[in-house]
Amino acid sequence: MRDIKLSSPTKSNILQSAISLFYDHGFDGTSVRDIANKAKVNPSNISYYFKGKQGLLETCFNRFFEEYLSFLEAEVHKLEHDSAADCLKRSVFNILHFQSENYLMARFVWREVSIDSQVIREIISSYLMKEKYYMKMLLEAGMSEQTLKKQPISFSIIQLKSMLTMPFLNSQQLREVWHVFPHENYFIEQYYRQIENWIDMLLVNEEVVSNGKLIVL
Amino acid sequence: MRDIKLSSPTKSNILQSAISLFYDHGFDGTSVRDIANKAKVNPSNISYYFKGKQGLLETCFNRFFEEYLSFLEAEVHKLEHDSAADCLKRSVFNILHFQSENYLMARFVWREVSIDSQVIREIISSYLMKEKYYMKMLLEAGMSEQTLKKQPISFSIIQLKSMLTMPFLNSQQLREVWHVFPHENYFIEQYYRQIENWIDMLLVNEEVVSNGKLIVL
Amino acid sequence: MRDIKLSSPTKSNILQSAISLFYDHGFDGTSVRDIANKAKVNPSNISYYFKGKQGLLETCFNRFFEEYLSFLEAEVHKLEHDSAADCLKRSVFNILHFQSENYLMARFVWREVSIDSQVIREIISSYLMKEKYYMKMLLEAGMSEQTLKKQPISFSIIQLKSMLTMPFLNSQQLREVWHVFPHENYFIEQYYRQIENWIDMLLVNEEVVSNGKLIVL
Amino acid sequence: MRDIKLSSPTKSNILQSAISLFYDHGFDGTSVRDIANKAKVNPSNISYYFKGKQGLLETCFNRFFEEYLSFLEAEVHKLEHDSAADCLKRSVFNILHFQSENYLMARFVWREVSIDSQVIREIISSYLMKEKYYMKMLLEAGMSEQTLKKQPISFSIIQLKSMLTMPFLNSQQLREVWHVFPHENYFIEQYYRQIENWIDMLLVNEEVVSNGKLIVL
DNA sequence: GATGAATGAGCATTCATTCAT
DNA sequence: GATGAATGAATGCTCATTCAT
Repeated sequence: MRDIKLSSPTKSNILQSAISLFYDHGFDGTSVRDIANKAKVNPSNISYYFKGKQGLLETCFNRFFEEYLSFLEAEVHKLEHDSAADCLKRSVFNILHFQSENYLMARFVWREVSIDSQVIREIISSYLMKEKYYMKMLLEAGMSEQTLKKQPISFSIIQLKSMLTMPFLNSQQLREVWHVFPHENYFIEQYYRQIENWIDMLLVNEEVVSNGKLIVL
Repeated sequence: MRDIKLSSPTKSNILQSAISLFYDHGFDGTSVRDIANKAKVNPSNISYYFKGKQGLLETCFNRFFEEYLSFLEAEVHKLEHDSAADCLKRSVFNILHFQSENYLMARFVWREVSIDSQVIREIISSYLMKEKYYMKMLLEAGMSEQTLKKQPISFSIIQLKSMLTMPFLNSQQLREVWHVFPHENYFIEQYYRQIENWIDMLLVNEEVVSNGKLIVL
Repeated sequence: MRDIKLSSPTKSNILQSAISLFYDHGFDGTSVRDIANKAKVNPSNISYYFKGKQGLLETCFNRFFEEYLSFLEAEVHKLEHDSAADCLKRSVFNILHFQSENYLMARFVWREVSIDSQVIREIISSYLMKEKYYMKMLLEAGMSEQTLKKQPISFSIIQLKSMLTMPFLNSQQLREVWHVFPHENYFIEQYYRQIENWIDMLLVNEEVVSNGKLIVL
Repeated sequence: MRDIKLSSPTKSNILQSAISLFYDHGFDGTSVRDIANKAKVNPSNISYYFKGKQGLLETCFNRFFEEYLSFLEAEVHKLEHDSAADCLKRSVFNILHFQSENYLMARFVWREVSIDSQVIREIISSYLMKEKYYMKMLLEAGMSEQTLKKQPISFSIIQLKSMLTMPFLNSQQLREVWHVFPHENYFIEQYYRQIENWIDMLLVNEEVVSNGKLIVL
């Protein structure tokens, strides 16, 4: 067995081209030839560097989820010294920016996650369990302080995840139909405020944010 | 020359199998042979009845969007006699139930919509324009009555669409990770209430819903 | 076994469409669907009336060769009372006109004859033997009177057949490159004179046609 | 991206098998599987080396016409120092030998030329224009010296082309019915003399060739 | 007489991958 | 490290034909 360098111009070329094509046409809609052509390398290199098309997929998923989860994990660790709401908001903020900077991967990953391929299932299942664990921690921490108890936690998380992923999944639609650009800073700032509002509504019991000013009941 | 019957057991067999496989493996991940095998018919029939794999796709999209949009359109027509909030809520309610009953198509369609295929683009572009138009009508009608003006309409719609589609796109995750079942009535009822809350927050200016009871500021 | 009418509007429709399509795209390049579409009938009728695509081919070949050979046969019978040269010329004249009137079939048949299909071989072999027999009769009759003996008969026939079939085989080229139209009377008249000259040269020993006037050596 | 070697054993294997099968069964009557089987290679290689079945066709046509036309072009260039009759005869001689050595391609090409396929039209149209130009040059050069003016040039060329191509188009018939073998030297020598006679008759005004000896009028 | 449904074999092509170099 | 040749399976689709109606 030969050892393959962790990074080489050819390898990163391939990876970048793959992400771009997966973003546009999906995993099954992209052929290794397409990737090799775009990267201007020989198709054999894909097998050489990534152990096949599937390996390419795994690399993408690992890269994405490793970083994505790190933002959640970091805030879970800060729960001891900080309010849950602040931790939650900070993780939302960081995840949004991370996805904005990696919007190609974000769309591709979240789309592919919705496919029942055994391969994908195996790659992502542990990531999704971690995601669940972290999100639950953050919300439950909040609940034991001052959150609306009545709401089942799963629903909140569904809504949160919806808001976190949707702009990237439908980036093209947003661009073409709504003239809004998910990979621009301006959008992310605005959009973050939306989720912030939602968190406030969700978490706060006695206070309400209306039109940006706090109203103490 | 040849006129093909609008519906026959074989044809509906194919369609149902296709939807199920597209739901699981995506359009590109499904072969016509897979579909024919599942439907227990000859692969040629797919070309015969649907003019190829692509025709199958178009049929699915048309069926889905035609009905999906009908719920929006109907409420737009009712804007004259009814409050915008009520119309919006009713369309949300109907769409959720429609998708819950057709959760296979819903996931498949919303996933595929995020793919940059010229084919798909051509099919859906006019549907998406209609969707934009109807949603805009509903929200703007509300705004001219009592809604928060400051919020750009596009952001509200992104959020609304997120909430409308996400549970179906990630149905499998919801099932496996959160033990929540988007095609069950119980889930839909609960989930509808969530969006209802969000609409209340969005539209109402002077009133706030907290814990289910109205608080007049 | 049902008896099928020798001719019906549907049947002759099919035949005509088939000839036209075989003329353009060849036998293998034409599908029964193409034929049925052009004839605006159901494809099943082709099997019904002609016992399949191959039967269509046989019908065409039989029709063509039956008539084509009749012109040769007729002149062979006239050899007793008429000069061989005159008989030969008359058969050439008649064949040219026959092919001119049926130029679609002529091109199709002569092209297909050059294909090594067992099917075609079986259909045409007896026709070609008859053709050989008649042509040989005509030329040998001439030789026993006043023809150039030295020339092997096979070469003469090759040349004669070349001249008889070429304008029809390459009709489209003639039209597009040379602006000459093999199915017009004008062309046939002119072209016939060419072959007449060639026959004169071939047969006559003591006389030579130069510039149209006879020169007695 | 990928550069394919101009010739490899596999590639030439494919080409040779293809020519042989096209010769026998025509282009539409031959499948890539047939070719691959005969060449004992994998069918994929045909697409790999020739960019599909059509590419194979183009390669054949280009090879044939390039060389075929070279014989005409060469003689056109010699018109300055040589008599038109000699140039014409030499080109006929060379073309006959070329076709005799490549009788498989010759039959296939001339047969396929008579098919109205857009693909074939595009490949050959420029070749046919060149052919027309060269032949016209050769005949017109002769006319401006001592040729029969009365005869329209197009008819002469039709006859010439008939004689040049017919033995190869109908090679199989010639073999089976006339026991004459177009790819044998003996036949070509004899047949060339025939055409030589025809050229003499065509070009010479004051002299006539009868029985091989010149007769000055 | 004539139709549309349905079939199974076959079509050209593309796929991801392997391997010798 | 990287390439091009080569493979075998799978792709979507069209084929001529049959059959019940």
